Amino acid sequence: MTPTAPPDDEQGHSGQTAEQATEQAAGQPLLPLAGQTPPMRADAARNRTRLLEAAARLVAERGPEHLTMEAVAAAASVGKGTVFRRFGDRGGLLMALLDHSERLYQESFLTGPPPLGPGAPPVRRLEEFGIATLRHLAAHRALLLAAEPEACRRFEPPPRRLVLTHLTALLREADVGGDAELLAHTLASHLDVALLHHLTRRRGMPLDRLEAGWLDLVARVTRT
Amino acid sequence: MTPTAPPDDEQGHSGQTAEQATEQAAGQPLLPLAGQTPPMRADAARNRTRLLEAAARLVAERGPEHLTMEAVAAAASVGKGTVFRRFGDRGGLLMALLDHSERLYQESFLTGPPPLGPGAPPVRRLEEFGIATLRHLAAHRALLLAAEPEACRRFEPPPRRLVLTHLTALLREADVGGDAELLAHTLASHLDVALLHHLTRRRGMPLDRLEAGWLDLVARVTRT
DNA sequence: GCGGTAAACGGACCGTGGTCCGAATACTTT
DNA sequence: AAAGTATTCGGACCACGGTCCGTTTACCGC
Repeated sequence: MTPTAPPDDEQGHSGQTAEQATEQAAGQPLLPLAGQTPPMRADAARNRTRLLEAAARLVAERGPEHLTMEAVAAAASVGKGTVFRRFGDRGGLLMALLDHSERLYQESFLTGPPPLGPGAPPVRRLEEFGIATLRHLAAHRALLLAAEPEACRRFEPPPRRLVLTHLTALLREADVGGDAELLAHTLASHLDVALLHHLTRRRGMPLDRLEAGWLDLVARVTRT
Repeated sequence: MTPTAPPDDEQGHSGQTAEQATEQAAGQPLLPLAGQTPPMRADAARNRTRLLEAAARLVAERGPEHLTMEAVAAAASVGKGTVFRRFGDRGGLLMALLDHSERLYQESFLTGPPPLGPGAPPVRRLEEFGIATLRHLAAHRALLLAAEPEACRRFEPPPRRLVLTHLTALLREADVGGDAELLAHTLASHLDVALLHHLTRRRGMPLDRLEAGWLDLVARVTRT
């Protein structure tokens, strides 16, 4: 990687809340904090929106898996370098396309009304969280799948980390015994877009069955 | 893909056993059946071993993540096309390097002595299977990680399918309630090389903790 | 307006995975 | 041994992600 500042990706997924932050471990902030990045130059901002529009159009036309960076650059009448400077890499561009829905989704369980948001008992929140997540995944399946990073980075993207800390917090709050962090990984892996894709598309499982499976899993895992 | 016959990969991972085959669903045989493929031409066989030797050397020298197909071809004094015809793609070559240990691993739980192999009570076998798998993954971490396919194909490679059918069979045998197939996926995701990599290398978790987590997970999941 | 400077631009360039197809060659048949 | 044929070979070729760096341009102080 070059020594230049990391790409801004988008303006960052909403701010951090009071959901206690478990560990944080690796460097990188849990969510790309929305703090004021020095404002963008006018041409940069203009190109940014042109690129996003072009990308959205191409995705709608040909599907996210056929989106190429050159095509986006060309469709936006912009140099290829510009695309990479703005979004870092292909995954960054795809994630930027999802930014809006991702934010809504995150807010729904971080600060939304119970039983999904704070206020309901933790096990209840776990159940709701899984259902909400499965539906979010199903709704954006193709895009999320195309944005999925290489295997060795699968757990690094901030959205994934947020899911994990959220699950860990709820498990701790539910006072389930055992290794909360590992159990959170277990639960999280049931909310994986690749798994959802495999089960629903390749194996023809209905989404209901996944949802029922989630409730059953929560029951088994939280049973003291 | 071309209409030519699919690449032979390697001579195939050992044969199928009596472990009931759950569903089989998608086309493709569960294990690339070892049935006699029409024998290889002499030059093909020679090149195959030269390629594997070259690849093994390069992996040892520079690590599997830096292995390029061209480098292998060059090191084996062979055309690039030959590498691809023989192994299909990068993943196929990497898997071929693992073929021997993979076979030993599979035999250990399919036909080996109890409590890992048939003969012990199913829950006991589950426990042993997880431990054995975690150690197998840890032993071949780098190679397995480099061989991991794109997200949308994560569950397709025969070894992964074998793990799933094995887990499903043991769960059914243990007469745990619930959706055996989904529970098998839950268990399998704890035995994922990317997860193991993340937890042990990025987060510094000792392998013991993963093993303890596995035993705990089996207990929670099989608790009736 | 006018210069100075940091930021953004753009497209040539590179490495790598994967394909293609005419040339070469190992087996078979007579 | 010679001819025939199916298989394999090999490297030119393509597509795509990602980098680099000389050029352009928006913003800031005057």
